[in-house]
Amino acid sequence: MTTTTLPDQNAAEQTFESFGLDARILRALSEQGYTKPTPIQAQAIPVVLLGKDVMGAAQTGTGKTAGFALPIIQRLLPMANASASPARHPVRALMLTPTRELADQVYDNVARYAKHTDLRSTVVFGGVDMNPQTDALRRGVEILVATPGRLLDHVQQKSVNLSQVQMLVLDEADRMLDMGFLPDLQRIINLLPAQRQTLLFSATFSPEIKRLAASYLKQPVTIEVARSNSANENVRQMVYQVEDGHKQAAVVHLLRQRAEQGLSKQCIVFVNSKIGCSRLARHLEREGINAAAIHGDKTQTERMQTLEGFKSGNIDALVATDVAARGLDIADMPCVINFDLPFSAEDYVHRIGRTGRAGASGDALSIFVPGDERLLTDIEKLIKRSVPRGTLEGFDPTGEKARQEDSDRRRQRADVRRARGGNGDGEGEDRRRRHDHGGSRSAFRPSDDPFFSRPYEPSPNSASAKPADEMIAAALSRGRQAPKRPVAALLGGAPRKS
DNA sequence: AAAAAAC
Repeated sequence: MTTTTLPDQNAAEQTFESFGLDARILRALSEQGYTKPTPIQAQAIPVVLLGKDVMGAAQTGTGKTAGFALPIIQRLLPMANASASPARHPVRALMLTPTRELADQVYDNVARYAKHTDLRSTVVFGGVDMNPQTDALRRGVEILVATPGRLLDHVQQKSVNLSQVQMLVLDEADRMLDMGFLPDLQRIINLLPAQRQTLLFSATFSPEIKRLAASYLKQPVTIEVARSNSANENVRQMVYQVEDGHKQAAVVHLLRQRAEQGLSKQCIVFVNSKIGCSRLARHLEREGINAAAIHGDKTQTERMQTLEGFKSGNIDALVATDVAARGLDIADMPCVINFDLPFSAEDYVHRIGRTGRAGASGDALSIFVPGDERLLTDIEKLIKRSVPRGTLEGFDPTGEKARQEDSDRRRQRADVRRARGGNGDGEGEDRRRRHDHGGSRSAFRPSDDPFFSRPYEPSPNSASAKPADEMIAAALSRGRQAPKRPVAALLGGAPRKS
């Protein structure tokens, strides 16, 4: 695979006009309030306009979508003809994404950029009725955004013809591979003309991604934009250690603290499991916080409603699994909280990438419990810096514990109800017991627990308590431990399996 | 240890 890297353009002096974009596109951009291209746009737009393949390392929040969508629209303009018959509207550009929400958002952007043109676009993804999608496809579109599974479904139903696709975008390609989409991707790509332009975007250039690129890209231009958040100085990262079982209370504490300080209430709280996600959302609601859960077991309608509610400000705390870690373009998230540290360090970067967009400042707060040492070490190794340890001022875990145990009991009752056939998810609030903890804002009494009663300090006997650099050094010097993955897998051989 | 995605 031959790879060329373009010299870094002087992005500061670029304007959208300077790319030679059509007036109809420029008009849409100025209506959207776009003024200056972001670095990824400055790099990608000219390259895509030239018809070159692209291997792009960029995350959401960098303006990546416009980086590929604008030049694609520009290149398709000669194909646009509003009065043409559906047969004259074959799919010319196909954009694939790993999650339904991301597909919807990419489509939303495309539609806005192409608003003043005659290009047609639509989006197809699972979890919703196929018929409206089929109708839209039958009417004809030049630009199609899709998740792989549902697209193949449409292909089988012969409601879409991909034989005229000239441009293919693989967005969040690493995620698609992680999710086992490779066979689907191969099936789809085999339906496309060999002569086409392919753009691949990925957060990482893992061996798997490189192999994918080697099979499907032709002499790609590599575009890399510095990870927006690993070294993003305007994101204040912090990790708080609490005891197992105090995590929910800690999140409540953090949210209330922010409210007290007059900071925005809007926040995404990431949880590793779907069950934990629903539970935390319920707990927050009980604590009087406007919260809602979003995860893969929610229906598509619920997912969209929740996202809408969050965007419109009706929901303050969006409690999410990693369905929301990547791609969700929620502007200017002031705060991201990791209720659980993510299993993979990559996911940490994606999660906190929800905040600190476009120079805005943001907080990325993580809850740490004993046993999370390895996860934190991995994260710090990846982002090449230590995450500062913070103290939960005035946090009273023992007082909170009683409440939490109580809520655990309630949850068990809800589980029993569910087992009897009721819907226990979020519906368990019918007969809520009243709790009086001496005031509307429950007091966080100083605790006798030595860990919580004083600020977090490094302690010699706890690996987790060492400063991050020491922890990393220790981890590195620990020597010949069995690698987490077989070497073959690291080299890109066998699929990983632990 | 998990999540995501077609029916």
